Amino acid sequence: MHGELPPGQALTLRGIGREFDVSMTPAREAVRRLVAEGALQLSSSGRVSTPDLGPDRIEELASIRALLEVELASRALPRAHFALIERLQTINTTIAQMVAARDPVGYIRTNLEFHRTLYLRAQAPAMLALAETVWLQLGPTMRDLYGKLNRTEPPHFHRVILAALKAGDEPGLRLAVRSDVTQGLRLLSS
Amino acid sequence: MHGELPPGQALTLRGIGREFDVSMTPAREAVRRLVAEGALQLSSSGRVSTPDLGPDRIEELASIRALLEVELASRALPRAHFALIERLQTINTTIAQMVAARDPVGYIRTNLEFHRTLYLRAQAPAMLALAETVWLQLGPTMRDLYGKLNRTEPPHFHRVILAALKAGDEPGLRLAVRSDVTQGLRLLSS
DNA sequence: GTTTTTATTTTGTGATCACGTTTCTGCATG
DNA sequence: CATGCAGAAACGTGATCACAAAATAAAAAC
Repeated sequence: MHGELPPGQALTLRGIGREFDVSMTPAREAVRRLVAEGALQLSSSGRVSTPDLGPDRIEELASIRALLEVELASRALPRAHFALIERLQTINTTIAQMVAARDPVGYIRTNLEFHRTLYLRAQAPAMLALAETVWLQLGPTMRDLYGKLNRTEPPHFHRVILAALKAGDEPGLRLAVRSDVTQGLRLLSS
Repeated sequence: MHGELPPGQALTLRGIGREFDVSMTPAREAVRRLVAEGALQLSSSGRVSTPDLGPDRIEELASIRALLEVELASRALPRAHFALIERLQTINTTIAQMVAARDPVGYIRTNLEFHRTLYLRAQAPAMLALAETVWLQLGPTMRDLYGKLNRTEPPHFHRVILAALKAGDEPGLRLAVRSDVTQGLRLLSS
């Protein structure tokens, strides 16, 4: 989810077990779960690897993110008090630090934390779980994306999101979230 | 997914293995996968059972269905030729037979087949997979729902969906799908 | 030097087992 | 009749093993 692995990275059950000092059995269960969630791909021969998504699939996942996260943000809006907005601003400064440190994994992790913190207020656990499933599928791709666009500052639309939250502007919030989510991914799919 | 198990039904790895003539290992993997997809619940002690959803969760899942399936139907509309509509009508008559035979599992399965057949035309595999994940979570609940509303005829909104498809009426289609998906579930959550 | 063939190693799968925990059952106690 | 308690049964977990399939490395042929 955080882009620690590049797209198409192959994994083995024995290797995972060795890495975490367990036998094959727990490694197998973890892999099975991640495959079910789309975080890993299972080849016809049972081999497992990180997904290497094509442009069309990336665009579809971006659409799904837009669909779900716009709704989540919209539901969170009425419950977004000042303490939450302040916390989001803090996370945003952390994102800036990650950009300065050129830490892709930290950047992705903190960026997702920004979104999750907002969506938690929506009181819609199943919807949030679905969104996180999509994040999981996009993890390795986002890592590639980070390398390609060479950021120098935190995402612009985060500030727009914060402004819309403060103003209680629902249409503005929906548009800002949709833009933030679509922005980078659309670049990568062309 | 098809409502073969009631909500809250407990399952054991050894029992599943016996039922399908395999050892615990494949049963465990299947259960792990289904848990990851939300089809089964895992208790704190590792016991597994069918989910018994409360009203709020049911309503949330209905919202998600509306969100995803309205989009899927909308994307399928431009590609929905006559052969597809005819096939949907055939499925609809099968649903009528299931109602007449008072077969809950057959009813649910055929009803979902109606939706899946339409959504397959949307060319959005990831979105369809997410929708099916939701269906999986609602399976046992839908079984209960069938028992409570005692159908005498196939769902009314299916005919509305077919009419909107023929007319190429996108707003009408969106509303019809939303209504069909929300209809019964909202009854059960009150 | 390139391609094909053959060994060798590595991999996933399913089965089985031992262990600690939880759940259930039946009986005694209040 | 209800309640608590001890024994027994059943459960999930992690580890290990044998086996077949697949991938890789090495050797042979052209």
